[in-house]
This record gives sequence, structure tokens and C-alpha cells, in this order.
Amino acid sequence: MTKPRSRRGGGRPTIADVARKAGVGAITVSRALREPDRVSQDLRRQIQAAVDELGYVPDPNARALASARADVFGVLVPSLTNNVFAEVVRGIYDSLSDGPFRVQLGNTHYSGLEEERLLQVFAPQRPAALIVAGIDQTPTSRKLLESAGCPVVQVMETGPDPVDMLVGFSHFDGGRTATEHLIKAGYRRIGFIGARMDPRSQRRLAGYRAAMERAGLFDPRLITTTPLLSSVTLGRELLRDALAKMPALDGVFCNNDDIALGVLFECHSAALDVPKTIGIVGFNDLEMMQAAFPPLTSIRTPRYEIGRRSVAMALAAIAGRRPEQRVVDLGFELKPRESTER
Amino acid sequence: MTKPRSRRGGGRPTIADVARKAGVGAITVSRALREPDRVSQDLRRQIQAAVDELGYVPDPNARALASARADVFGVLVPSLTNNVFAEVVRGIYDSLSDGPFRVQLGNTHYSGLEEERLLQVFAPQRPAALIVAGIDQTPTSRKLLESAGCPVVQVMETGPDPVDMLVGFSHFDGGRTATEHLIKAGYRRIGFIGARMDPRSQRRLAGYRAAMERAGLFDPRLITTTPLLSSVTLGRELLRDALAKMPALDGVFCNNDDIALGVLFECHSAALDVPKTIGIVGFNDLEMMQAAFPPLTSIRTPRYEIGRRSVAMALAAIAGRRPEQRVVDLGFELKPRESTER
DNA sequence: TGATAAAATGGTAGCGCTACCATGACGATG
DNA sequence: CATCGTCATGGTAGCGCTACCATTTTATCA
Repeated sequence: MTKPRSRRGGGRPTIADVARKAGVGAITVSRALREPDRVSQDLRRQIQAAVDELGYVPDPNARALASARADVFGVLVPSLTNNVFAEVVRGIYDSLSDGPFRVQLGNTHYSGLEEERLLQVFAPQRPAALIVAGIDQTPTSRKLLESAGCPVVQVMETGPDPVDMLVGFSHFDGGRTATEHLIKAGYRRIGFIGARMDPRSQRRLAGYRAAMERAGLFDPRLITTTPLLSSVTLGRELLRDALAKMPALDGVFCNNDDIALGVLFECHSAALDVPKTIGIVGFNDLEMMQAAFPPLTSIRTPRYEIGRRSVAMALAAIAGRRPEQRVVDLGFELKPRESTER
Repeated sequence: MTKPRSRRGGGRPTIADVARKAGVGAITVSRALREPDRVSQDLRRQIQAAVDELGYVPDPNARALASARADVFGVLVPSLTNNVFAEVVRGIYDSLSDGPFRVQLGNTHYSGLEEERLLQVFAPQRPAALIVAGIDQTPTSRKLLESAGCPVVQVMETGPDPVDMLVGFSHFDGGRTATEHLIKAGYRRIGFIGARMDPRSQRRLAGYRAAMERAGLFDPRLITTTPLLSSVTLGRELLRDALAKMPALDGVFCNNDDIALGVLFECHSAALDVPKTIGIVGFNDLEMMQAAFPPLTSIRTPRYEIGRRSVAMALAAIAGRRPEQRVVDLGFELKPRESTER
């Protein structure tokens, strides 16, 4: 004589309850929910009615255990507060909120080791897909990604050798485009100002350098960076440093928009005319850039779209329709504004 | 004759493998991992050695299924990109990254219905705790929270009647303090400018109104709001609207810092002197406020700390040490700066 | 020293679901 | 009309873990 049933679980209806009520086998209920095409229309309707009546919700844990596959997207980003990644994450969430998938978010704090640690936690959970920021994983991380047994999408950048799929744009080209814009606008002694030089920032700097060298304008003293985290305050300080080194500076390409905003404020504070005395270009084109006074030129990056597209590609791969194009370059757009209208 | 073993799971070691290697029962391994105190030191060491050697990682799904309790914190916020909530979320992640708990993040998009939907998804997963923003849940949501069977922490606000626990500060007091500061500084025709008037914004407005009425300065035409989402651009537009209605405006309390920044830029653009002609106060004290030119007065709110504290309280409750103080007021701090130095 | 409590350990039986295989019904085929 | 393949459905046996209880060992006390 076995116990009547249920000690745990609090009495939520199970698939067996639905099956009983619909007069079918449990496995048929399971199929009706996951692969409706493989169940006759009659039964499908009956089962749906039972599900609705009982308020049945499948237990994702039991499902994951039985199928050795969790309906989870693992997402790794270097920061939760940086608006750039917040937008990517928002795109991911918006794309996933309808379906059966959950999101498991990890914050790597710009640390390769932390990324490894998180992958070691994520991978054994057999996620449905992994989305990671950047292409500069450590060898260990890369191995973990390759052996994860699920679609992997690296985001934010393009690059030659994706683990699996890749969605982003070229930071090098972005940096070069921004710098060329300043050159075309007539600026000559154009500085680069950047904080926390992560790999993407490095590539933007490389693009800056390429453009400057091509124009015969490069001078290493034009570069001012710091390992500190980006902030508006830091933008002010870095412009002061840059001007101290190079008083004749007449333009700056800022590694991101926070820095650019700080540079703008410092110009106001020092009564330097923007754009006459100094031209300013930012990177990412956060909303504030167009509202600044004067409006600030920036490179608009498709952050939200990167989130959406990465999910779309992962979903396609999960459905067995692996996209032909495994590397997607979403590009960027120069937004010229008053801050560079000499 | 049963099949040898393992079709699924990819051959990861299980608790049974560890038990075999350590020469103990599986349940003892389970205990050694979860309640080390209940296992003798000898066995604990043996088991730890086996775990290390095999690289065993417990399967969270199996654990959740067997114990009817997932090691998951459900977190509901109205926005992922709003820096204010991003900081709260960061605090939560930072507090949880060491332990066994995962975070399940939900974006309600400032919608009560969406919040209900998400709770309906979260609650059946039997999370270890739920953290939700705000105290204005729908009756359905409130019922879901009350019957969730886990610690619940409402965050961002204080209030009289928490579902369970509460960490935040008084937005009414914040609005009043900001407004009183302007009054004390000598401003008289002080406007309120706000976008997306969620419940917390409403309370800040109420605080503004209380201060203005007390000083005999209130006039409904001083209030300018819109249901649109906050942005810097919107701050500029709203100040224009406010000045059109009320050209003699000599100060503004902005519902948040983005709006305040827009107001500042609009003042620059219209050549209105800040702080002489117009005083500006923001809300939240994002980093940029101190770096603006002139630096902007704001109300600093303990966002990160709210995230940390909410986790601490939930963890205490999970451990059976429910905090005596179920409502924690973390306060706020007025940061007076040049934008209100008349 | 024997009785008793307490601590340490293990066995069994699921948790709710799905992979795998079996079965039966049905139409197509020669 | 027997044979075969296909489709719809169901039964069984776990997935890896822990709750519950049983059992053994060890401390505690009169």
C-alpha cells in the first residue's frame, strides 16, 4: 500500500492530472504541449481544455531533468549597469519573453576569469543556447563554449573566427569612421580619450590610429587613457590631462559617450568653444547625445538589435535551421551633429 | 537485464559516482554538500576528495525537482536599462554571486499586468525568494506573492503594509526635501517636471506639492508632466513647455536626473543662467550630476545598497533568522551643488 | 552497567517529466 | 487479401537528487 500522493509540490496539478482528466496517457499530454503536430486534433483540443481547467503549468525542472536540456539561455555580459550592455540584454529579454525560454544572466565584471567561472556554472546546466559578449575569451572559456553542446552566439563585435555564431559590428571601423569625420571636418590635432580599455576599446583606438596615420596626423601624445572605469567625471579629468600634454588639441574622439559628455562639460567649464575650438565625437550614441548642448556627434551602435538578432540566430539553430551566415555584421552609423561643425 | 547506464546527461558524474568513489551512501554525499555539520569530519573529507577528483557539480534541476525548492531568486524590475534599477540588480547579483543561488530576472516594463504574468511564471518554480520593485502590486500579484511560500522583499520604497519585507526610502520625503532645498535657496516659482509618472514619481510629486503648499507657493500650473518615457530630450521639451506656461519660472525639481540633464541643456541653449535665473534639482544622483557644468543638485538614493540589503534580508529569512525589522528605510541624501546656489 | 537519547549513516521511494520502445489502427501496395 | 509502412498513442523506465524513515553507532546519565 503506497502513500496516497504528494507530500511536496504543494498540490499543483501535474501532467498526470491533466492526462487523467483528458482521458489520455501522460506522454500524449507531453507531446501535445511540445509537438502539437504529432497529436490528432481531437486529443489536442481535449488536452488543451484539461490544461486550462486545471491551470496546469509544466515544471521546468522536471522537464530539464528528464530531457537533459534546460529551456534556458545563458547570457554573459561584462556589466549590468553599462547602458550599452543593458540594451543588449533588453533586446534578448524582449525576444525571449513570449516563448518557453528563460534567461540566465551572468555579470563577468570585465574579467576573463570571472567569465570562466560563470561558464563553468552555466555549461553543466545544459542551456538551450549561450550568448556571450566579445570574442576575446580565454582558451579555457573557448573550450567550454565549444563543448557546450548548444548554439553559441558571441555578440558586440565581428571577427574572423567565431566559436559558432557572431553578431556585432567592427569597432575598428567605428573608431576609424569617427576619426575620419573629425579630419574631414577640418580638425587636425585630434586626441583619443578613453577609460577602461577593454578589447573593444582597444580596437576603436586602433581605428583612430589608422585614420590619423593615414592622414599623417598621428602623434602618440594625442592619446590619453586610463584603466579606471568610465564615467562623466573621468571624461572631464582626462580632457584636462590631454590639454596639459597637448594644449593645441582641437578635437577629441572619445571612447564612449560618458567620456564625451564629461569632455563637453569640461569645455564649458574652461570656456572652450565647442565645436569652434574643440570638436567632440562620442561612441554608441546614447540618447543624451542628441539632447546635449551643443548636440554631440557620435557613432550609433545597434545594441538592442544585436540582442534581438543573437536570439533569433540561436532560436533558428535550436530549431535545426542554422543560419547560413554565421557572422552577422550589423554595422554602425555616424551621427554628425553640431559638436563637429566647425 | 537493465541497460548499463546513461543515455542522456552526457556522462557528467552524478552523486552516485561520488558516493561509490567515497565508499558511502548517496544520501550522505547529498548531506555533506548541503549540511556539512550533520556529517562526520572523516566522511566529509573523503567525500570532498571524491567530489574534487571527479569534478562533480550537482544538477540544480534534479535538486529542485527532488526538494520542491529551487535555488533561485526571482527578481522583478520595471526596466533593465534604467540605470536606477540596473544598480539595484547589480547589488543583487553581487550579493548572490558567491552562494548557491541563481537569479531569475524579469522585466515588467512598468506594467502591472506584465508583473502578474511574470509572477505566474516565477511562482510555480518555487523560488527561494522573490524581490520585486515597488509596493503597488495588483491584487492578483499581491496574492501570488503572499502565497509564494518564500521570503518576499519589496524594494525601492517604504510603505505601511509590506507583503513580507521591505527595503527602500520615502519618495515623498525625497520630493519634499528637494523642493524645500530650492525654497530655502531663495527660489519661489518652482516647477515640477516629470515624465512617465509611475507610483514613485507620483509620490515625489506629492512631496513637492506638500512643500510648496506649506510655503504658500503652490500653483498647479507649475506642474508639467507627460506619460512618455523619461529621456534627456524630453527634459528639454518639458522645460520649454513649462516656460511657455509659466515664463517666470525660477526653479525646477526634476523627477529624475535624465530630465534634469535635459533641463540643464535647454537652459544652456536658451542662455538661461543656472543657477541665477533658474535653479535645478534632480533625483537619484547619477554619477554625471556632479560632473555637469554647473554641477547639478540631486537627491542621492541608495540603489546599490537596496539590492544588497534586500538579498541579505531574504537570505536571513531563508536561514530561519527573519529580520526583526521587516521594513528598512535606507533614506536618501540631498547633494546640494552649484545648480541651486543662487 | 544497562537504559536511553542523540548523532551518524543508509535504503527506499518518489519529485514531474520525457526518451525509448511497443502496440494497434489504418491505408497503400502488389 | 496478405504484407508492409506510417501514424497516433501508450507503457515503462529512468533523469539525478532529496524527503522520509529505518538502522546503526556513539555519547549520556542514573
